[in-house]
Amino acid sequence: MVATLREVAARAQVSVATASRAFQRPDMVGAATRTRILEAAQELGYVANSTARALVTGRRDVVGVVVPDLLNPFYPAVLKGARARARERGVQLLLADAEEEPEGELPLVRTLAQQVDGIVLCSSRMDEASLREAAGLTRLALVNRTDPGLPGVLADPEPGVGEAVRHLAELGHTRIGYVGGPEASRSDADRRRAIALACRTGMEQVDLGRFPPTADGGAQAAEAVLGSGVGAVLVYNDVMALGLVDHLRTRGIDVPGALSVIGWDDIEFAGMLAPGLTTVRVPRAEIGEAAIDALLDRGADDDVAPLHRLLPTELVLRGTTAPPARGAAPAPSQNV
Amino acid sequence: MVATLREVAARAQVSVATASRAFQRPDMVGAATRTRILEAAQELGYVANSTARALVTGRRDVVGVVVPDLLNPFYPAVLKGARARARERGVQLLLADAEEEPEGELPLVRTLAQQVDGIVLCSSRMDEASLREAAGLTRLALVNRTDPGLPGVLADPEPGVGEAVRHLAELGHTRIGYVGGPEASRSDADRRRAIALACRTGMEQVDLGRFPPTADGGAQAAEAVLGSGVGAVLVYNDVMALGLVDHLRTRGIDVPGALSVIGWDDIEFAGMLAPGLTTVRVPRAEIGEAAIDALLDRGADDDVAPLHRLLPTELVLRGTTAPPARGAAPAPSQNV
DNA sequence: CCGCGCGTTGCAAACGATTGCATCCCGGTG
DNA sequence: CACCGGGATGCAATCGTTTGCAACGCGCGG
Repeated sequence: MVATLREVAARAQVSVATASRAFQRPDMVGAATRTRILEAAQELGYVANSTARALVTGRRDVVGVVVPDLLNPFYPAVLKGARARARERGVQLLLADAEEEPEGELPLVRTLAQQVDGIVLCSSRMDEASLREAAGLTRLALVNRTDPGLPGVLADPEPGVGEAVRHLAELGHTRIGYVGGPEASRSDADRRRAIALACRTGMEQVDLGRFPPTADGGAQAAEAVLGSGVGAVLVYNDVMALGLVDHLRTRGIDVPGALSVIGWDDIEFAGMLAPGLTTVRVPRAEIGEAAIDALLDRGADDDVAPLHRLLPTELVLRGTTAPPARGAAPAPSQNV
Repeated sequence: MVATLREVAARAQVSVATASRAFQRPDMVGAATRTRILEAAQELGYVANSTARALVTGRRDVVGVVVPDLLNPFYPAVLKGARARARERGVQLLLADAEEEPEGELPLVRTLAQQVDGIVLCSSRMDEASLREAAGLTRLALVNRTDPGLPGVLADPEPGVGEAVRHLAELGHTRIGYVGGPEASRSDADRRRAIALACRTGMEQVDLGRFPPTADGGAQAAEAVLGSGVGAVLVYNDVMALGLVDHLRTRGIDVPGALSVIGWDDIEFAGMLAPGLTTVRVPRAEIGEAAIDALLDRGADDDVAPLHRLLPTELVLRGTTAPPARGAAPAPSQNV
């Protein structure tokens, strides 16, 4: 099919060894010879066969990425970041969709492990034991999950939450609700913690319960939100927040007039529709990039990066926050 | 690291050749020997080294997928379908994002070509010559583009458009506008053609111009839509349609009361917000699946599939279509 | 003038599988 | 009893690189 190194070598009248070195260790071959080889390669359209190379070097220059669900708008963006960084580093990306099945992850890693130099595991729901086994099979980097022995990258909720709470406080809010996501979610727990921390400056934090992380889940939360009498809410993610806002508005409740809503993630759609959703941006592409770096740099001699990289979140101001409605109920009981 | 075939063979007291055949051609080795080998493999946790195998067989069991932009909600769904089918067929997926640069596609294919058995090219904007070269480098399958010599899969706009126009007609509409997308888009041209066809039954088709394929682009189209006086529009894609609907509603114009809007694609968000967007669904996952099949089956002896596979679109009815407003202007001039 | 060393180059052995061909053994048939 | 055939197995080449080691030639210092 395509030219092999042997043919290049023949055309340049050198041995394959020298031809190989013209690419691998240019300083090891004479200048004239090198140009001759490079020219020959050029003319033949030679591209090194990565399979053959991988066989001898053991490096495949491919990394796997496992995401729970491609349809979740969070992941394509981290994939995009990962792909960009991988490309810069001369590495290809093998994509796997876990299809939301925690039990399927380990088998996935097993098959992938032999074909890649390492795997980026996004939001893995593997149990401890499986994770241990996986880590034994290949190099691993975690996204949205931490493990004492494995490199991981995740979003630090604090800066974003801090800004959000401060922003709400400045607008005059004193009580702020949290519309939660799935019980098992570590991110949810992290967010709650960050909110509690940020609210210590005198803000009252009220838990509005947990809901499915879908637009419909957000709509379901409307009752709880309204019943609580809070003037502002933080929501587990943008999809839910959008669902909530939408539901409220079709019921004739003004956002942000009657209720301020802040989402989470800053997915593309957050800014598309009016009013734009105010949200805590998590740097998805950067997370992808950092994950690739973490995976590839781990163990390198110049590796000084911390095992766990926290990427800062930030508040993105758009149109769903405003001062509390005049006469807003100070306590839930008066409003129910 | 992991066990090699040689070790398995040693443990089972056979030659590597026999060990290999125990997996490749089980019928060629004696029953007892085979179990012995399989057991040894089991105990050692042997997994065939796909690199080594690829080197000799020439099959890598990996296919590449090139998408123009991962952030475009169309592609993750295609990818998901492709990945699912690939997994069924024992093949891995190498992901590449062309980053919306037509010139970058050929280099991408060049590097990818040697590492994969074939490439699925989504909505490629390569010029003819580049496509020819790419086709010479590796096996190709096209998504959202056709080429006389290459297998391709694309959505057939006709069924969906037919349903859409009929639906609008039944509601009482007589004039229907089309909010177009990018000039260069083949899909746009296909859709126009399909609409013209469907409108031959007495519907008046009015061209509303071309706009960027973004939510903002949809909003920009509002003037043209309003000015035209049509009571219903088809829009190039859901994102634009959503942008249009949103823009109209914030201006106090009722959708679907004053204007019926039908989008295109049926992305996840189409159904999330109220009113749900009525849209022409294109079977994105199925397209991905079909693309993998087309790529892998091409040239197989039992390959009877047509070179170009048309997957049917269909109308999904949600909340953005309704009978025309009473007293709607029959002609644009009266409305401007 | 001889030899040492270094900069270049080639030889050949890996890497871990697959596979055509040769070999061997066994039972059945003439 | 010899021969033949076929099923089971092993030998060894091969895929296309990389890379340790040896070889070679040349210039320079002693």
